[in-house]
Amino acid sequence: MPRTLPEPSVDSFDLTVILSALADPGRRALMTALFRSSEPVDCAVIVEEADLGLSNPTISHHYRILREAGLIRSVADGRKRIVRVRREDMETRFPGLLQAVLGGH
Amino acid sequence: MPRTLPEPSVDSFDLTVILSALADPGRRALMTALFRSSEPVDCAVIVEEADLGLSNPTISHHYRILREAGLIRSVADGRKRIVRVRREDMETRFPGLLQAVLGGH
DNA sequence: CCAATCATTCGATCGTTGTCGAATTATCAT
DNA sequence: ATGATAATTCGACAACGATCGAATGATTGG
Repeated sequence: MPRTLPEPSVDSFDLTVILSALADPGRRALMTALFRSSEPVDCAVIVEEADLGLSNPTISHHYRILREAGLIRSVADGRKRIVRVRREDMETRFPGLLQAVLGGH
Repeated sequence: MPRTLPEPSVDSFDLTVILSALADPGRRALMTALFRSSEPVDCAVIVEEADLGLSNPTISHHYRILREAGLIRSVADGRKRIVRVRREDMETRFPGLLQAVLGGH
């Protein structure tokens, strides 16, 4: 049942797109929350943790940006979305980047 | 004689500002060229190396963004500007970030 | 089937940003 | 002084991006 939403292959990762995605504070808050748990998580839980004051359309938009940048994988399971950080893929292409951006505090 | 242009203190570094600065391909090209030489360099030389197809006002603008983000130090010496990466300061606040962004290619 | 739920898409707004040409400033060399 | 050189500032413009409310889509539970 669950289908993985469209995402870029590791080879087509684009540093400009990735850094633009990470440059937004809201998206970085989502990523930081996601980065803490290495397990796939219900995206709504992450939204609660991050506690941004943003509307649903905006949150959805941010998740899309993160996904299309290759930072996260998003799996549609029923009405829910299960998300996780693409750690290994990121590590392959840009080693140390996620740690440097999200690791500190 | 030479005067250092205004720049943020290490304490006031802002990751959003830094990532936004690094998200632009042109600025990243400048940074990559700068990152290679650890010595202060005439900024015009870097511009040649980077070989962007941009006007002088735009280059100047990009240098300003990098400086105001805390990524580079810019010293006015006569008509020239001597620039260098603020490696240690960046390493203090965001260890591994510059390496992750500029190191690979 | 119907209603509730979770997420996305659409359309609009509005601030931000990259870019340039022209004008300006500052400095150096003659 | 005068003119040449390096860089910045200014004013403009187009493109982009973050945001929202409303509408739509998809799925689950009764």
